[in-house]
Amino acid sequence: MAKVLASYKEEINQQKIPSGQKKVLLAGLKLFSEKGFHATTTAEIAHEASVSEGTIYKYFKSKDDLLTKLLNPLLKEVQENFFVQLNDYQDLSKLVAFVVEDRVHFLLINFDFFSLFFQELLTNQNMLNLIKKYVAGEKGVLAYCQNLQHRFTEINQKLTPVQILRILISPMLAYVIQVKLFNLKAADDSADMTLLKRQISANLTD
Amino acid sequence: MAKVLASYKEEINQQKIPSGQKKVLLAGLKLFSEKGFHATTTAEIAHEASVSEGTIYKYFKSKDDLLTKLLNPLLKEVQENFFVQLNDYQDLSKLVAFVVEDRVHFLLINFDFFSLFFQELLTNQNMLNLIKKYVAGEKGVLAYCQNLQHRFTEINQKLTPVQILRILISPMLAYVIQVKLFNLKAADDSADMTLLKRQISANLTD
DNA sequence: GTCTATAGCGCGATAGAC
DNA sequence: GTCTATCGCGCTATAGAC
Repeated sequence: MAKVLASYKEEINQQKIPSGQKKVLLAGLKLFSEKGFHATTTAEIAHEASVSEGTIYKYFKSKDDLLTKLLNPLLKEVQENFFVQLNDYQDLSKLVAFVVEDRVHFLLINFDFFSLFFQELLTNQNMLNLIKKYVAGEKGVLAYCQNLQHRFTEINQKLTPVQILRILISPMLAYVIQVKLFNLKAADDSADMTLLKRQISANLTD
Repeated sequence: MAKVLASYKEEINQQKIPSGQKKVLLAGLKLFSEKGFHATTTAEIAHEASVSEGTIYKYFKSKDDLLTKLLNPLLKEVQENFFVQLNDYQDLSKLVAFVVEDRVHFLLINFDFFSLFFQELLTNQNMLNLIKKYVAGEKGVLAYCQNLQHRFTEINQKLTPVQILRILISPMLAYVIQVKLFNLKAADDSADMTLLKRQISANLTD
């Protein structure tokens, strides 16, 4: 199966929108993720994008609007693809292998987005509530984890949906932080990926 | 062995410093962790602490100074105790049990500090460099992980120090985020703690 | 030890020329 | 579609009274 989640920056570049708008989006993503939303000034964004501040407000009605227009499209894509596309797999270890390969790759190439998202999650109640619904809601991630547990009898049936989610996400999260934030990349990174898969499989089934 | 890491807020309260200074420290911790450093104004801190803005600048020469004086003491304590005090354990499963019990407890009762710390880690190069040194430096955390691997032959000797650190930290991190950020606390939380210990032990040795 | 009053300016945002 | 010029608020920080 091909990768389903792509580079967000490429996607911005491919859109048919004025070049000024593109440059502002990319500059906003870069500076918000590196310094934080409130620590970044519109003057800095304008300079990074090589446009004037007036141009920013031509396309975005406020600084908040720029943040929203940055986060929403990718949030939508993640919500639609991060978990849902796993129904074709009949074999648990293959499913885990795909999830690790695809999602780690996605998180690595979109780490700036991820950093910005995480900052918002920690400081913005609206963002937190949105994600809470995505996790615990009707057809949310937890319901999906329960589904997985039913489909694969190898999974320890005593695990709760939350525990399954934690087992899936936490090693990938930690790996991405290790590599992108701390620059601690192993000489052989495929060995790390293999370890992630083995640990997730073991923790799900033991 | 008794808990070695305590509540940071209690520690502030027990210090022999003017009550205004205490109130400002606690208000700063609360607001910075909830809204972020740059999103919090000194007027809000003054209001939350029920003091005037003048009082803030009596004790802290700048807003940045308040942040520094909040983070430094606890950073120091963590650096000195988070990993180092594990040398008395001869039994790996007991060591893991202690680490999980003690550190999860610490992270839960100091989650506001942890949230603030994580925000800084993502947006502040100085903080990141400080932690990088603490992790990779001479007598850093990674060296300590290597030490653990030598002391306990049950640990998979093919694991790298970074992998050992990841195995130790990532499940606890995810658990704390689950409980404090998403309010997803299991009916029986001791079952979750047991699971954490079992998974960490299994992942270290398999 | 804490407050009131205020300085000073950086910031987000807008209007209008080109 | 982009820029220049500018407004006015809200922020950090200070001075000095009590």
